[in-house]
Amino acid sequence: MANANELIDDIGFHLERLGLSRTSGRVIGALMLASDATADAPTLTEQLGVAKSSLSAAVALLERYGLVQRMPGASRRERYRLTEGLFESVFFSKQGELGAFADLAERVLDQGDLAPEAQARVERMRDFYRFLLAEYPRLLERWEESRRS
Amino acid sequence: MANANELIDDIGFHLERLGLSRTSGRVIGALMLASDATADAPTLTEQLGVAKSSLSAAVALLERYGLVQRMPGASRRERYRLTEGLFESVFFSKQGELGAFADLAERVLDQGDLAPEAQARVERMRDFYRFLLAEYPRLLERWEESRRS
DNA sequence: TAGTATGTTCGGTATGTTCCGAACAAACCG
DNA sequence: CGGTTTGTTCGGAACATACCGAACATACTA
Repeated sequence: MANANELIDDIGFHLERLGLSRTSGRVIGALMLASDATADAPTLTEQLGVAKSSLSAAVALLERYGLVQRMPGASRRERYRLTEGLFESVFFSKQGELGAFADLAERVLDQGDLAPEAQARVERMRDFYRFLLAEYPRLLERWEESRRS
Repeated sequence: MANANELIDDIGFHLERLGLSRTSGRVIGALMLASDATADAPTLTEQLGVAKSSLSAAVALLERYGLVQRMPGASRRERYRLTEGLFESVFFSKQGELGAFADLAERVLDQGDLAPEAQARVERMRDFYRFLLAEYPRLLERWEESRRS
């Protein structure tokens, strides 16, 4: 049985693929393993062995991405909570990227006078991303449904 | 109407999000706009204004990713071709990543003795990625079908 | 109010990545 | 064969980024 730190590092390492820094990923890992999905800053710096400045930057990033929230509280000591449905929101936030690619294709079609073959290629690219964009909500519905059962 | 170079840069810029280098992205862009989706190396270095060493590295990367193929030919001068169905294969190649996340969750469940709430959270993560993994082939089928009409 | 705890900002350092040009290897051509 | 074209490998420069520690600002507490 691995200790918590190894698991946290494992999670953090994998989360780098999503464009997070190592430290941000490890913060997510620590929160994942915490029973109530929360922790405060001093505990995290201690547990992860990072400077508080690094933690501050990491949490700021996670907050911008909507993956972690600051918990309102009376105390000066801040508490952070993992966003509910974290991985779902990470996945479905890629819709923006899909839209960007569809727009890119559209822009190329608008601005360029392409050879017919090239035009067909770009149209197919556009159609594919439009297709995905249309399918994502359906995917989400299906997931919600499968969770209920 | 924008000139081809601007379009290539636009495509290249967006393709960096998929983890490609700028130069690799611009190679894809140039091939996208070429009528037959091919080009040879000297033309590309000239058109993109990069050193041939950079082009060599970029093409090697694209080949490893399966996005570009070397065309068999008699001449020493190599010709590169965009892989058919490029964007589809880019998208569906993410299945590997989904699997990695499912495995990660499984590993955490196996190795850690978690608080019940944490365990539920990790199980949900695992189930979500398994769900996506199962849905992807279905998505592909639907796209194929929608293309036929 | 003085002192302590908490979090952010800033400058410097270490690390990794991308690109270029030079050196090299191999194929083609006169 | 000798010279040229083509592509790869290698070393180094430029750049970006993450992290740390110090300085700072603000809120709590005695």
